[in-house]
Amino acid sequence: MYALKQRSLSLSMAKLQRKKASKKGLILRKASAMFREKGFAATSMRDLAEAVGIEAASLYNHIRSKNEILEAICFDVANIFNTNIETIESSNQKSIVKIDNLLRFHIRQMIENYEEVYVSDREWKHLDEPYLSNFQTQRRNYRKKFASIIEEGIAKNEIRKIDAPTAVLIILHAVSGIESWHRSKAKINAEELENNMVMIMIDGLRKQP
Amino acid sequence: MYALKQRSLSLSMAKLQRKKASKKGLILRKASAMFREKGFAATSMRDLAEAVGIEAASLYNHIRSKNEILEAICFDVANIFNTNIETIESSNQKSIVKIDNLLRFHIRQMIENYEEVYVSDREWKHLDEPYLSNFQTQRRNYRKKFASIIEEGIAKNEIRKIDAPTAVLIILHAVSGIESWHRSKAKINAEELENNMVMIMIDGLRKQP
DNA sequence: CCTACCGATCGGTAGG
DNA sequence: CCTACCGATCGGTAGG
Repeated sequence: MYALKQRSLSLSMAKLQRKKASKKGLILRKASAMFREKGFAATSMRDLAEAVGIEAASLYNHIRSKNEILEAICFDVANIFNTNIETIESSNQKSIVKIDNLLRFHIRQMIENYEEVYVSDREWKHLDEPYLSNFQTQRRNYRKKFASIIEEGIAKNEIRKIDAPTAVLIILHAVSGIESWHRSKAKINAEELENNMVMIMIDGLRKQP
Repeated sequence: MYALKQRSLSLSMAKLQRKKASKKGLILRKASAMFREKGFAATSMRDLAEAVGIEAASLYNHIRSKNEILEAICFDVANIFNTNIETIESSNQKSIVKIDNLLRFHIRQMIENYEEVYVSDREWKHLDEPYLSNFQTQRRNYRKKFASIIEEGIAKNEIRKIDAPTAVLIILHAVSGIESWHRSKAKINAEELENNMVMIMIDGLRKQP
């Protein structure tokens, strides 16, 4: 049992290493950075090739098309968030704690996995069918799950009586504001940012008398 | 005095009418809709011309370049928000009321002037110099003013002790989430949306015991 | 406002 | 992984 766990652990480590070290991994990372900076449509395969250090034509030995890169980024990110919300959903915590956890997970992903998460959030419109519909469905389902957790909190009297989809919309978009934090020169540190964001979203701006 | 007011009112009405009815006005409105839907880079002048109902070459009798359209949209929106924040800044209201007013103004603009506001918020990166730097500066100054109002509220004990720039970032991005509301089929009405958003931002998600 | 057209650049392929 | 190249499309102009 122990040996098995060790083995599968080192296997997945090797897999991660391979992905990180591989040329395809490099292409994906450079593409994320460029799609975030200039947008998917404004990034040319020649720009990308230059960043990777090869000719444009050589990119096609590692990827099938420009759109396949975007697909890889978007669905990677979608999987990360889907896996997390399922774990939180099935936990036995109070609703307010579930929301706190979800919120912090979003914040950390936006800090640590910035380029990919940002691209997935802002550039998915450029996905081709059938990926576009698939992605939109996943997105809709994710938000429904999130809203359900909030509804549950309202029912249990832990959360204020608000429109749950509106709360989800605010939370998700507020988190994407971390983009401005990344850009700003006089950054507060990541921990302070996280705690400030959580405090504002959970308890609001107004000071209680 | 009364006659003067009447006259300038009808003059500006005529001006608005002219702008709305003119071909350039039409081009700007169609461009806003398409830039929002597909992004600036992915919208071609041929697409735009078709939406307007003329040939691509004919667009250039009304506008100088594709980028000039984006400039018109972005700076129009910037002016609207700058004018408003200056009015609010110099009013003698409590800080929490100023913030409430600012927030509601953003929400209403995002509902009533959706295409332009959205494009200005998401596509300004494609502005050319010197417009790009100019726009970024205006944006930075706007956020500083907004943060100052929050700082003022913290000093007066009306607002919780939070990092003001983080609060600004949350508010501005949360409001841009109205995009999801526009997209959604089962919309709550605009008034409910506004009140829910304000309640969540000002008083938070957690129900007070 | 149109027809006709420009050079530049795009994503992608053939062949080695 | 490169050289050489494809057809398509881009923003924009000339001339009427």
